[in-house]
Amino acid sequence: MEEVDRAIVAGLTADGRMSYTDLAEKVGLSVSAVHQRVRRLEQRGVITGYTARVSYDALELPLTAFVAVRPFDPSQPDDAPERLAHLAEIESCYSVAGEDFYLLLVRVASPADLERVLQEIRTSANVTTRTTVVLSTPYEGRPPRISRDPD
Amino acid sequence: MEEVDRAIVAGLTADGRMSYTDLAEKVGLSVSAVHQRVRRLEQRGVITGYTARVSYDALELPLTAFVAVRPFDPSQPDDAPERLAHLAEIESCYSVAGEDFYLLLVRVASPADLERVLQEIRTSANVTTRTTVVLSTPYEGRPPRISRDPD
DNA sequence: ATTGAAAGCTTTTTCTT
DNA sequence: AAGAAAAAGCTTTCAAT
Repeated sequence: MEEVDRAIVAGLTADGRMSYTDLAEKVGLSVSAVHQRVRRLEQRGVITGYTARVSYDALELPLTAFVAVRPFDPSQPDDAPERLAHLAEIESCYSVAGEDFYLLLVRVASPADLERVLQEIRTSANVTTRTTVVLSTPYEGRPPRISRDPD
Repeated sequence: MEEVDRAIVAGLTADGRMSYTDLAEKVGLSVSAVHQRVRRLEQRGVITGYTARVSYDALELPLTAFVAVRPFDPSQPDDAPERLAHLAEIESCYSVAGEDFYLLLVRVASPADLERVLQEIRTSANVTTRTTVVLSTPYEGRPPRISRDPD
């Protein structure tokens, strides 16, 4: 990926609503050239979308937990991610190496809600769970280092 | 939080670059009313920013890992998050309940890079690490359910 | 691949209810 | 809080290089 594209991606991860005008100034190209490059980055799947970042506390989802999941019966076909996808409380699902099969990131309003979601996870996917409660989040979702240069 | 504000947040988490014109239509208010509400949501810290979502594979960071961290010497003051903040490979840092103190989400280019980052984590923060490699990501960063209504 | 220019929208501000 | 309107600014497309 070219340097200009990296600069564009860096700009849009730092401010997803930055205008093409500002981006163009930042990367030193004309507005229309930047516009075309952004379209290409989107089409190539380098940029996959745009979102607002939110405060989960403000949205009344103050309790975050990691839920490690493994099949109750490891001989059964493993389709846990699809079986769990309907649970809106699961923000992310990672397939992992190690003793657990999946690691889920869950956001809920209360311990009672967490209990309910854990039950739903177990019954939906025939799995056992091991839950790690998040106490605080020093930082989260920092943008990646986009240039390839040395540290 | 009011229903209109929830609809606005839902719109902007689904598409962070949605125009105020489209948002206004979606929530059934005038453009300037929506604009004012978005500004308020930003000022109140409900919306904390906007970002582009990216493909980590395309950005040449195809290896994701969770790194559980605990102090080498638990009697020392614990300021691991600040000591680790300079490592750009750490996307997120969660303080967790349980035997580990922190859970880090790390993105790197290669196993060799992961090895280097783990060494940097251990020496920067005087901690031991236990690493879980992510094999694939069925889904990640799904928007939260924003309305408070029953399932 | 990049540019500049034109048309059409969007954002932002101000004023009014 | 919400709306309307106007000015400024931005996006998008197109023809040219």
